Amino acid sequence: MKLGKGVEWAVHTCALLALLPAGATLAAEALADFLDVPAPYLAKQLQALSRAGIVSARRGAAGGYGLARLPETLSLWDITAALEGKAPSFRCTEVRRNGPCGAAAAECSKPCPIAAAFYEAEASYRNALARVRLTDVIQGVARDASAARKDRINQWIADNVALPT
Amino acid sequence: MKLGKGVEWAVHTCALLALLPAGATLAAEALADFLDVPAPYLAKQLQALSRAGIVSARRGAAGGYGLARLPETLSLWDITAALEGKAPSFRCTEVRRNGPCGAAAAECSKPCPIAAAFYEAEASYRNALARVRLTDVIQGVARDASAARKDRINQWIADNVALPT
DNA sequence: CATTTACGGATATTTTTTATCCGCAATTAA
DNA sequence: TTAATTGCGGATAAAAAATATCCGTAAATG
Repeated sequence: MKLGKGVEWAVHTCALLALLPAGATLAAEALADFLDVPAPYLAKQLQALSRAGIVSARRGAAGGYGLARLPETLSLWDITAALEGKAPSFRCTEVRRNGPCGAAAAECSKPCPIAAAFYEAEASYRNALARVRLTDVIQGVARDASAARKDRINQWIADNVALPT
Repeated sequence: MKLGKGVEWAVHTCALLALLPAGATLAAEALADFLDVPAPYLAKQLQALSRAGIVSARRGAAGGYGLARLPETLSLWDITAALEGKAPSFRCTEVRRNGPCGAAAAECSKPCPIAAAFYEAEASYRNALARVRLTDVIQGVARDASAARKDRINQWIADNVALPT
């Protein structure tokens, strides 16, 4: 039971994009440079975020990615679901129907209680992630960062941002 | 983010073993037959459960597996952790240290707030599974099963169980 | 029109999951 | 003691998924 590393990258990416002025963008290449992760693979994650409506993409010269939603309306679950999908991690193969003592169809009108218990646990997980907004993440990161680092980040943004026309 | 199918098998297995008389066992082969799953692979899962102290193994003729704990002291989390490990599913690679604006070591005394949020969500998941005891699972399964199916199961157990000497 | 950049698809590599097999050790019953 | 049975651990292999890269195309800019 593992999450792809794209999730970590995507959260950092969104936290960075939230710092941009409205309408401004950062190119995928620049984002990969900022995070120091493989550019073509990050590009794939960005495309998934774009399809999910979490970031907005602008093509062409001076194009790139920006946040498509207000940071307070974007949760860690939104980002996770965009990259990992919403399928449950517990896969019920209806083992209860198997074997010499398998249940008949009529006995399976309710979901298997085992699967139901796992689905409920996953709902707890999902809700916990849904309660964490991007604004919370940004606050946490800002609390740990030195003033010098914040300055460097602002400078880097100024050097790499593509401003709206 | 997926759970191995061994988890499903293992829960069904434990639920079945809980029905055995004290000290009695079922061979791995018989269990695979009951669940209709690949015997050598189920055997691997059983070995892991044995190492975790969830089932007790007895070798030799008339050997097999029995539950090592009382069903009310065994949770779905115990079984899941035995097979999947306790490592978090979110893997923090300390991206915050990366790139041109990476955080200095001194800024990373606290865990990354992103990772912390995921770890907390996983704790919710874990706790939800830990609250479900094997007795609860058995009750749920029994509620759905017809009287005829329960009879067949008891008969099958009688035909396959290895009684203690 | 030339340049830049995201998009989608195809492809390759690595890792994980799923699955099988075998020799050994342990246990029991004859 | 012997023979049969059964779990254990390691090695191996096949299948699937995650990770990573590349390229042609479309779109936007100047």
